[in-house]
Amino acid sequence: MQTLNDISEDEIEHDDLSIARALEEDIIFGRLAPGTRLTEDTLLARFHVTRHFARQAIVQLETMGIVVRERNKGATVRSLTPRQVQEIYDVRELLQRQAALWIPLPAPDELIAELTALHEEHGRHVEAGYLRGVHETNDKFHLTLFSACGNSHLVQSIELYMRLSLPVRANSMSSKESLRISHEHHRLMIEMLKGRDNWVLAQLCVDHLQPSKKRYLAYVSEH
Amino acid sequence: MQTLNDISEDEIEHDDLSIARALEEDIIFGRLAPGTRLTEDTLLARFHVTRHFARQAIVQLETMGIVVRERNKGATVRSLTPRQVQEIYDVRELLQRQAALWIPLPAPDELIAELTALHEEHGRHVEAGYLRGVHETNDKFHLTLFSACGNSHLVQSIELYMRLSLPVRANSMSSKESLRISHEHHRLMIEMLKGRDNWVLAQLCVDHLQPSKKRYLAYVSEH
DNA sequence: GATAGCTAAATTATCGATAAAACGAGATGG
DNA sequence: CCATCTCGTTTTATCGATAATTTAGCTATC
Repeated sequence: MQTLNDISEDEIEHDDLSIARALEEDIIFGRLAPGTRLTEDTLLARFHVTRHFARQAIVQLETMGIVVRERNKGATVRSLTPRQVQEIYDVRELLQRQAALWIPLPAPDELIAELTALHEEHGRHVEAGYLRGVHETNDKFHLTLFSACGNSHLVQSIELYMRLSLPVRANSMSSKESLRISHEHHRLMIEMLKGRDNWVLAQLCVDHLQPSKKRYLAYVSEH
Repeated sequence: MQTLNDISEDEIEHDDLSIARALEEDIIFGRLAPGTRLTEDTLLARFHVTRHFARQAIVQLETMGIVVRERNKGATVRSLTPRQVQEIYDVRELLQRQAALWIPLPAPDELIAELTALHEEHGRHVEAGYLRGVHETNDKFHLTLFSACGNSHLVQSIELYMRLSLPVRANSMSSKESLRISHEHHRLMIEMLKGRDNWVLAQLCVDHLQPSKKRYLAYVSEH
């Protein structure tokens, strides 16, 4: 496993938000394993910022739920027990199912167009093996989709749980086959948006979550 | 309306968490109206702490969702549009209904005992008109109840939405009659925990939310 | 050989001061 | 009379330094 010290980024100017995003990416791509210690000094050295921003970034990561802090002891990348994974996914399924049910169908053309554009970009990234792009367009696709439910607070909570499940989803990023399946799901979702059956759409949104969850739980149980 | 400057607390030593709690209480009791500006200097003067802690308290309040911050402009107590209230309550209902459905029935005796104790304390505070106690035992009652669902993440989200609806619930704290109704609801919930029908319990938990929501929406629409 | 106590190193928490940004009042020009 | 432009005031953001806490390694003692 790569350590934090091996990664350096000299060129870019960082603020606390961009640091948080960079570390978030490190986690989804498995460069930063759950349980890894995150000291202020390492961040300081890696991002060339003042202690103030390093601290702030850690606080930010804590509220995003991807890091846990203990008083006077610093932060570690959150590691999830299978029990916690199950809990997180139970809530995720609940939220996403309801969001899907609340989307007025058939969806307006602009939404379909926007999602189709994201979908195509996602597909290009998958084929090119450009994981960062895959991750970004994937998240944007889902947030755009669920935003159509009209409840911004629900969408915010969905976003929170997407972040909480980051380490779980990291596994599935590695295989192009699972990315293709995911991509196909997205296509189906767009199709469903043109129809009138919220329940089928909702079921699809829930099913879409299963592969990465199952893969993770299987992985943990055999290690 | 009282302003922030009129409230002072000399005796107590404060850290950022206790400041956050104190302000949270000010909001639920209507001492701090939504939209009120929260400058660092006023907190500084009121709590006799260094700027560092005042800042941290504001950050804390922001992540708790009861304050909104704008860059370079400071924080204001979050004010909710009727639309937002509706959204928040829709999610709250969703979460609490599901939590109720997930509670294994009949509930174990220890849980019943714990809730009964809280219920009695709540009742005493209602009759004594001790609002702080009412609020505290009320929240503790619900968190204890929902914790029985076994999903700590769901409970955390419920807690978040309870905080988001703080200004809404503030209204209902003022009338002893509505507090008594709420108290009676709690008694019914305990009864339901002894039975086997999750759906009735869930419905009760949802109905329990309606009075303060309706009261608030009615209040806003006529002002 | 184990253990309690003691330092030194590492790390986080706190502080006071300064910089930067937003705001508002009054002046200036059209 | 209105718009716009200083410029001082208020308020937030950032910084570097210091204090407090934890950790681990060492030593003395039983």
